[in-house]
Formats: sequence, C-alpha cells, structure tokens
Amino acid sequence: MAGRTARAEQVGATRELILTAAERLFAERGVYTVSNRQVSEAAGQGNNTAVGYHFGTKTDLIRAIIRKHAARIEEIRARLLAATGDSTDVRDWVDCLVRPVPEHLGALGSPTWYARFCAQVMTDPALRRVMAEESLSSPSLRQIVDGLRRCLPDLPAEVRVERGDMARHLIVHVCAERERALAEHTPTPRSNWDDTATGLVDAVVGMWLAPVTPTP
Amino acid sequence: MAGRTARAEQVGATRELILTAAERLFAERGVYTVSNRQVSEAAGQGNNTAVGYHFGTKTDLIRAIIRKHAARIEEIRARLLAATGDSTDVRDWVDCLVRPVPEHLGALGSPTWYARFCAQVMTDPALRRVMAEESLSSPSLRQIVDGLRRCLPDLPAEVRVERGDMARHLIVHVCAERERALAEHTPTPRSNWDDTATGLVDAVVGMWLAPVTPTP
DNA sequence: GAAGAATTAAGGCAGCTGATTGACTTAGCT
DNA sequence: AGCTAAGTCAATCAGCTGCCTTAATTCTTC
Repeated sequence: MAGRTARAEQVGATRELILTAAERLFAERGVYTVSNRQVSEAAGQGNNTAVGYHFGTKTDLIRAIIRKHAARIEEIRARLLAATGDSTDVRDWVDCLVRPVPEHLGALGSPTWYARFCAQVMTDPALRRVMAEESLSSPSLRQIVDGLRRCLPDLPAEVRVERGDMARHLIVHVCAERERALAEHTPTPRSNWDDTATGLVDAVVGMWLAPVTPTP
Repeated sequence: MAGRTARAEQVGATRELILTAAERLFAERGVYTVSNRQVSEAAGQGNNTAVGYHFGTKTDLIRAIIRKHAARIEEIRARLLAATGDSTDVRDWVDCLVRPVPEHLGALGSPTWYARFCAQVMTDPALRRVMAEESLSSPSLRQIVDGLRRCLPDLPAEVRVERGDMARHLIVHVCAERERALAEHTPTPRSNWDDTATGLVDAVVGMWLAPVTPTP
C-alpha cells in the first residue's frame, strides 16, 4: 500500500484542478451557462470528458465541490462549538452558526468563489436539494439549533424555524455579496472577513432577539 | 384611435400569456433550464419563436416580467409611504420597505411564482444587473433609505448599507421560501402573506436596531 | 521486465439551443 | 374592396451540449 503515492496523487491533483476550475467558472459565469466541456478545458485537461470521467454528472460535480468545503467548515464549527459549551447567551450560539463560513473564506485567501457558488446552488430549484442534503448531514448544526432553543424558550417554534431560515440566507448572501465586491474591486462595508462576520452576528442576534408581534 | 381594440388586444393577450408562462416555468424549473422554445409552447403559441418576436432575448423577457410586477409593487409602496409621512419610528419605514412584496404576492392569489423567479434573477451573476437596474429606477426606495437614515443617525454609513443589503435579501428569499412551501404543500411558518410580512418586519427591525460591535 | 488496468486524449454523434428567414393570415385604413 | 403592415407560423441555420467510442499514455502488479 506504500505505492499509492505516484498514481493516486496524480489523480487527486487532476480532481482538485477540476474542482477548482469548476468552482471558479460557476461562481463567475453561472452554473448553467458553463458546460462540463468548458470546465474540463479550464482545468487544463485536453480530455473533453474529464468531468464525466472523474465525477459523473454536473450535479455530482457540484456535490463534490460542496463536500470539499464542508469538511473545513465543519472543523471550524466544531471548534467554536467546543468553546461555547452550554452557554445561555444567544450571541455565543450565533457565533457558532455564522462565523464558520466567513472564517473559512478568509482562510482560503483572496480571491474566493465559494460563497457566490453556494448562493446560486441554494437558490436554484433543482440544485437546492443537493445543498440541503449536504447541510442536513451536519450534526453540529443540529446542536446549534438546540442551543438556540434553550436560550430562547419563549419563542414560538414557527418563529424559530422562520428566523433560522433567515439566518441561513443572510450568511450565504452577505458573504457572496462581499466576495463579488472584492472580485469587482468595488468598495465593501467591511475591510476583512472577520469584521464581516461580526456585522453578520450583530444583525442575526438582533433579529433573533426581536420581539414577536402576535398574529391573530 | 378607437379601432385599436381588436388587434392590439390580441397582441397584448399573447404577450401576457408568454409572460405568465415564462414566469411559471422559470420559477419551477430554473431560468436557464427553460428554453425560449419551451416558453413559447407553454404559452400555447404554435410559433417556435414567439418569445423572440415579442420580447427579443431571454434577458429582455426577464426584464419584462420584472417590470410587469414592479408597477404594482411600486403602487403599494407609494401608498404605504404616504401613510408613513415623516415618522421617526424605524418600524414605519421598515413596513414601507418590506410589506409591498408579500402584499403584492398575496393580491395575486395562490399559486404565485414571482418570488422564486426574483430570487434566481437576483442571485445569477449575469442577471443580477437587470434586477439592479430595475430596482434602482424606483424613487420611493430612495425615500425609504433616507427615512431610515433619519431614524438612525448614529448608525455608521457602512453598517447602514450592509443592513440594507441584508433586508433586501431577506425579503426576497423569505417570500421565495414560502412560495416554494405552498407549491410543494409543505408546512409554512405563517398561515398567510400578511403574517409573513409581520414576521419579516419584526426580524428586519430587530436587525436594524441591533447594537454595532466596534471593529478596530 | 512484461502484462494489464487506470487515466488522459481526441474525434464523432444525435439532440437541442437561439436566431434568422420567408410564407401565410388578419386587422385597419383609404 | 383592396392595399399595407402587423402578427403568426414553420422551416432552417450554425453552434454548442452531453455522451459514446477509440487510441495513446502512464502507472501498478505479477
């Protein structure tokens, strides 16, 4: 099993090239306007069908991109979760919920494409299922939901899921917006990903603590 | 000019059929997976190229769909704006910002497709420009931004634009989410569009009033 | 070291796309 | 009534798509 280096490494490198090229093209031009051929070419593969060979369909490729980042993000979330313990401060749990994504983007170094990619996948009527499946497989997310529920026992269950959805959308789209601004050299409200996360946490905490107007 | 009825009415009806069919297909299957041909057929036009004839490119068709709804939404916003006057209550201005969209969707009657359509257009790297152009042409939106600024004079300018962006994304995606749930007969957090708007306003007001953590 | 498998390359195929074109139908004007 | 122009239809075009097939290359394993 010592001989797995040479070949397997080459294959892994090719896969990585394809994943990176795909993520970039998808983010910049849109998931549906970019063909598997173009991805293969952009990855430097003379092979027309490199994507098909290594990943299968475009949906499989997208799933692979998500998984690649999910691992890192999950690590960060687990770390923050450990630090939070059994806090009863809403902000601690919102930190766990919000910070992993911008922190991951910051760690990637400029420029990044993943947030714009995610925003598209989350919004597309066909692809949103893929993203949902991959997200649901994270046990740490469930822990955060539980933690928030314990902090806010009086909040009606429907409002909790409503505001959870809002937070999800907010995280992804604010990061995507900043990513786009960076790519286009447009001014951004915050000067780095860490401050972006802070602004996001401020807003999400405010949202979550907001009083609920009763509806008849 | 009295004789404009017969022919012009037919044409207007055909255009309307195409717009409705396109909006529905785009929302359900995705803007890029639906071809102009399929739109023409779904609109009952034996003509392959009805979309091209009446609207031009797909982008032009999308712009026409946006304009069609924008007029109604603008009316509602103007009405709410008049009622708000020169209030100094944040919630009044957030009402003006948030309620037009869900109220418009409610007035359309179930099922609707526009919110899902908008979510896609807003997120796509190429189409987002179209949506931005159409939105910027609304003077009443600028009034609301001004009103909010007067209510929150101590909020840093960057945080104001940041939270304005957040509100924009929240409105569209929460409405899209509810629309999707209605279409799939999945339970929704709120039982009608009016309550959805209330939940959205609660959250956006909380977000806007949230304290700002200083960043070095 | 040679047989064999995995990977990459290259070309070809049917199907669909947007866009153009010309023929046909119908409304509105004189 | 007859002409013009707008609207509708159907066929066609080149270009691109995903997918399949067939070499060529490279590494593994016996």
